Parts: sequence; C-alpha cells; structure tokens
Amino acid sequence: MTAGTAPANWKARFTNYIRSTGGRVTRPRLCVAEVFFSMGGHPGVEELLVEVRSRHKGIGAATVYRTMKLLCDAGLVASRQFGEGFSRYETEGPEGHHDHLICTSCGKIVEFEDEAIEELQVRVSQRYDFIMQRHRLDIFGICPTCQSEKRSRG
Amino acid sequence: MTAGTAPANWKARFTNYIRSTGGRVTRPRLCVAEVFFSMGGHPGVEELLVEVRSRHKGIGAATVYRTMKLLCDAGLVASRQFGEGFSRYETEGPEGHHDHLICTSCGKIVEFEDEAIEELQVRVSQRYDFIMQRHRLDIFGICPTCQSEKRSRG
DNA sequence: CTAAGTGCAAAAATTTTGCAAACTA
DNA sequence: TAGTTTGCAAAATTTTTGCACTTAG
Repeated sequence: MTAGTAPANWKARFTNYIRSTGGRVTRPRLCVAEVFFSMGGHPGVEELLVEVRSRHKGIGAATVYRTMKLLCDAGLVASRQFGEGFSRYETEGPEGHHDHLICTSCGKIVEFEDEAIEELQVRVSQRYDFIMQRHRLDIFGICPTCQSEKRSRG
Repeated sequence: MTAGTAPANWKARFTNYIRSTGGRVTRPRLCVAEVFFSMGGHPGVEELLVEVRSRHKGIGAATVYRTMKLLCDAGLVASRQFGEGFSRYETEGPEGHHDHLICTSCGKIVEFEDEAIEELQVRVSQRYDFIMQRHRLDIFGICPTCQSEKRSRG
C-alpha cells in the first residue's frame, strides 16, 4: 500500500480503535479521516483544514490535530517531517511503511520500497545491539519533471 | 568523521566562507562555532545557548540561529530533525554524511555508516529518474542501555 | 568611517491546552 | 443523562525579523 491508497477498511479500523479506548465516533472525526484518506499524498494540517472545512464548515484546527493524532495512535497514519517546519501525514499500512524520494526543487514526494533497506536495518541494529523498531529513509534529489524544466529553460 | 568530531580546520573554513560572502568574522560567531564544535553530539539551540552564554554572557538566541544557519551554508554543519519539535545540528563532513540509530526510550543518537545505503540510494534514484543529491536514514529502536534497564526493573 | 552584525523584543508559525457548549451512546 | 468531544481563543514552542546600537575591517 502506498500513501495515496487508503486501506479499504479504514473506517472500521478507526471506529474499532476509538471504541476500544472508550471514545466516541463523531462527525468531525469521521470528516477529518474521510478527507485524509480520500485526498491521498502527504498533506499537512493546513492542507487538510481547507478540504475539511469545504465539507463541514466550522471544524477547528485543533480537531484536525487531535484526529490525526488519534489516527496515528490507531496505527492507520504516520506523522512525518520533511524539514519544512510543519508535519505531514501519510497512511501507515500494517505491513510496514514506505520510504521517500523528495524533489528538492518542487517538493514532490514519491514513495518507494526496496527490500535492501530492510536487510540493512537489521544488520545495523544488530551491530549496535539495538532492538530495531522502525526506520525512515528519505532520498533527496531532482525529479524528472524539474530536470526537463531546467533543460528547456536553458 | 562523526558528528562528535570537529573538522580540524573548521575555523579556517568558516572564516574563509564568511569572508567570501563579504561577511565579518565576529566574536559571537566564533563563540557559537567554537561551542558547537567542542561539545560534539547533536545539540539543539537551547543546549547550545546554555554553553554559549557560559562563555560569553549576553549572546542572544537569534545569534545562535543565525550562526548555525551560516555554518550550514558553509557546508560545515547540517540541520536535522528527529521529531522532537525542534532542530538539532551536527557536523557535516565534505565526504558526505552519516546515518543514525535513535533510541526511542532515552533519545540517544548513535551514528553509523554502511556502504549498502549508498548503493541503495543510487539504485532507487535511477529507478525513478531522480538526480540524487543526498539521503537521510534514521533507524529507531531501543539502545543496549535501555534494554538492560528494562530487564533489571523486571 | 561604513557596512555588517548583535541583542532585544516583537512577530510568525505551528501545535497544544483550557473551558463552556454541543453531542454521542 | 453522563461523560466525551468540539470550537474557540489563549498559551506554549520554536524560529524569524525589525531596529537602534555596536563592531569589524
């Protein structure tokens, strides 16, 4: 699963998680989650808020922050930072996560998976006696689109 | 070179860089750089400021931010974020950078290098037609110390 | 002397928190 | 109805910026 792909059963999983903690499945929470899973990509709170408010006027930023944290706790979402001064969110599959290629020119984020990183992670963790939990690999570079734009500009 | 090791010639390199841009080598700038390179590790601004002020009372946080940015521009330092809500800095060698093992229990940061990551980076970049620039790999886990503390507590 | 840098405080920007009102179950 | 959640605004954090004063060259 990539970040652009919502887990088919996110609503059931989210609902179950909320209920398991004694929480309540409210309209704002569902609205934020629906927006997040329908828009795909790696939105930040600002971006989410625009779309959320177009569907349900009056929802506050605090609710978006709180709901995204809830989704993280539920294991459906992961919070990421790409050095922009704010957080972005992405879907988090039960089978693990994806790594990123980030264009330093236009900011585009492409996901990828590569088995070698898993092996590397195990090897390094063992070397330093760490109990491995998770990793994050971001590769920064120039995407094909920005390369051709640069070429055509001269 | 690891983050705990200052480049022997940082002062010459910093001075040259500043001069090359028409800037001035001031006492506060040298003080911040000296503190950073002498303390090692991955300090944040808060941490730097304490040490900086013990050597040169009256230096402001803005100067620390500005000097660290200057050091980044000079290629001597890199800014990193480990999801704590603030930035940390580390030395940046000309030959490239190091990756990190981060203890999710005590926050300790251990650096490592592994050739496989370089190959992986090249392979993935080529697969997606990116012009590769740099990467960042963080592996999160529990460090040996925290493992034994957990064991001895029960 | 002149342009650049400093420290301070104010401003920005992001995220968290307190609380009365609204809502879920 | 009881207890949770919401939206708002205020607070907390981290980082940036404006400006009068200081300083390097």
